Amino acid sequence: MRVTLREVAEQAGVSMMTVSNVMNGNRARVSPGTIEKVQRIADELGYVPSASARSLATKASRLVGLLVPAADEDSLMISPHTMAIVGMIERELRKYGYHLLLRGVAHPDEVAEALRSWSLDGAILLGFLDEEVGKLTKKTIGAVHVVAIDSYSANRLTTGTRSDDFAGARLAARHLLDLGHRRILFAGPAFSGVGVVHERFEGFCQAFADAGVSRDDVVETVNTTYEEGRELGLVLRERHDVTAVFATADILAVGIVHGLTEAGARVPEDVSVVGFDDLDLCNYVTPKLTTISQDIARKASTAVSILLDSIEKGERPKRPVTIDVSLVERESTAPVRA
Amino acid sequence: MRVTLREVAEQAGVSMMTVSNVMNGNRARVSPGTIEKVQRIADELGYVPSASARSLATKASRLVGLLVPAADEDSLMISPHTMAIVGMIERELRKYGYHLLLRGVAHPDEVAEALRSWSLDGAILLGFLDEEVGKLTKKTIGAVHVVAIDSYSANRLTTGTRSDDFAGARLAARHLLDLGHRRILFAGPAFSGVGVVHERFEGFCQAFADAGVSRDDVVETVNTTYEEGRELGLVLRERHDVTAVFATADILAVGIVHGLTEAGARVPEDVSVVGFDDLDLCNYVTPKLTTISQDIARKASTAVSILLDSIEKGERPKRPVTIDVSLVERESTAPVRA
DNA sequence: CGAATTAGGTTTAGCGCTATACCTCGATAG
DNA sequence: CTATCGAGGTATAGCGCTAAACCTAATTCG
Repeated sequence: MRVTLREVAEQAGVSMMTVSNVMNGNRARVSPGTIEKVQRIADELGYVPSASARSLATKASRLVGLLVPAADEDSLMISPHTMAIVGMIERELRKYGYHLLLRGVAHPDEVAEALRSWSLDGAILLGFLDEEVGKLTKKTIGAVHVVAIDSYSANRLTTGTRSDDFAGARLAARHLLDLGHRRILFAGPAFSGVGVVHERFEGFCQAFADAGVSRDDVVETVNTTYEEGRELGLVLRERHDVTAVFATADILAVGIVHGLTEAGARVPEDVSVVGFDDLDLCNYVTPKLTTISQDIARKASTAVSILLDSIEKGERPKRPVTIDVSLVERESTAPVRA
Repeated sequence: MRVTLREVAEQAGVSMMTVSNVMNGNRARVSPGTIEKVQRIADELGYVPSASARSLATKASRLVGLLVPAADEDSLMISPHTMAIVGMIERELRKYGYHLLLRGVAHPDEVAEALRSWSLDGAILLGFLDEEVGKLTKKTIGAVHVVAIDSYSANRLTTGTRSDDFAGARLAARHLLDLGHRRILFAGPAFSGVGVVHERFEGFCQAFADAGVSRDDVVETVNTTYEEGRELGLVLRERHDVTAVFATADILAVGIVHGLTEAGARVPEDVSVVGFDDLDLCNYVTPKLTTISQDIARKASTAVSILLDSIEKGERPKRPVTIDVSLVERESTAPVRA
């Protein structure tokens, strides 16, 4: 069936431990000649160590769980932004010899058994609502080492990475203020449990304070979907006081632009729109979307290295690491019309 | 440390096997009273079985590997289309109690050790070039059960699912022919090793035969990227004989539209463009892209059920299952100008 | 009424690997 | 010349679980 250590050992005429040592690069205790011989025999036989046996014996699995929210049992509904991060995380883990167990989570509770059973070395929580992060801590996952991306618990104790949402929103608002806009709509799930968005709202407000401009309350609470954006854009046309919109997600922003356009408004001549995320999509729509760019590669690789440091060296920065963001000016913003 | 079967057994005053039987729903051999007691104690103790130990003992892991091509070590570069499928596969596997090991593959050879070691119950190959599928068969992966999505080996022996590329391309070409177009450019990696694209080319040609129209050779070989599409669009403007383009991927089509537009051509008034995939993106660009829609949910769920049937019942359809496609008319195609 | 079955268990023997302790030389030191 | 040590191994004892064989008392049946 499968070639085992024992067989290699027998063929090579050494003990199993010697083979084990060779395989694990534990070569201090093995003479060069033996190493060569064992290596050769192992290759000839096509020996591949069994991860389960090793994991059982060592209690380490070189396996990291990646948990992403699944709207419900019927759809994973991973956003493009999330998916991009998944890809980067996989690459990063692979680089360090770890494997990735991808798991959608519909109900935080259901996860426990599934994940504990694999004795994961660590876990990455991607884009969970704050309240859920708590339910998914080590108690449930069984992994001591957990990092969260794009989410943080209320008390900010969860290790992980996230973009500087505050600064991003501030940048976006400042950009619009600089262009002369005063009535700027904030569109997003502003008061939901999503901490990330809350930060963005705060940053947005900060920009007004910075500029010494009083902020009239122009907030529209919508989910970050294209459709809701489009509907918002449609009705927005009638509110001639609003000359600019900051949307908390690119998809939403694109919806708004389209709604606006459908209703007869021109973007950016009549209304300026800024998004958040910098998806590829931004370059494909007309007008190209001005947005806040998140460095997702850094977000992912930093999260992974925090996790691996934690696993391998026990080092743990206790607070989330904030990744810088930047404004990318494209075509959806312009000076306010006179 | 971790609660083991033995502890549960001791607490419950029964043998380990009895607990094991209860845990695995092997209840035929256990009395109701004992079941209840063991269950209660296990819950109280927070017992979670160890997947590695179980896997070691049974040689089954309830783990499925999902392999996706990684352009090189530095980027996973998963296309949106691929990512969407990944999400669907995860959901489907989860439904049946399997776990997903996601793995990017840069060099087919490197995969062997990593995956064999996990003694996967099965593996799904997603979007590999035909030549690579061979290298990734059971010999390397170590899994007897393998399905491929969006790829098939030259001899068509690989089990799996793929969209009806032939029919799709034929549909696209017929649509353009029906609109009166005669000089239709085929844009895509036509002669690469990608079988999928070859099928699309065949289907494209078939539509001309169906319509009794002779097909002048208008083929442009490009990779399916936005940028290459844009460049193609830019130069296409000068070839006034070409009135329509069929691109083998939406991203490419969008690039072409943009190139064309930049060069001063109008889409669809001057040139019609049809894509392939039906990404969300199609609805977000201007004009909205006419394209061939793939039923990725079905593609994913069918692949998973083929795989699980193969794993659990040993059933194996030997040829790939073809998933129907349909034409989605949007705004990027129009009758040829007089 | 004795043999055969069945319900409800238990015991034994690993699955493939590794940590830990232990052994056995020859070289080195005092 | 004995004590010490390091290089290069080996032997033992699990990790947590399950398949398979085995046991025992109560029931069924010809």
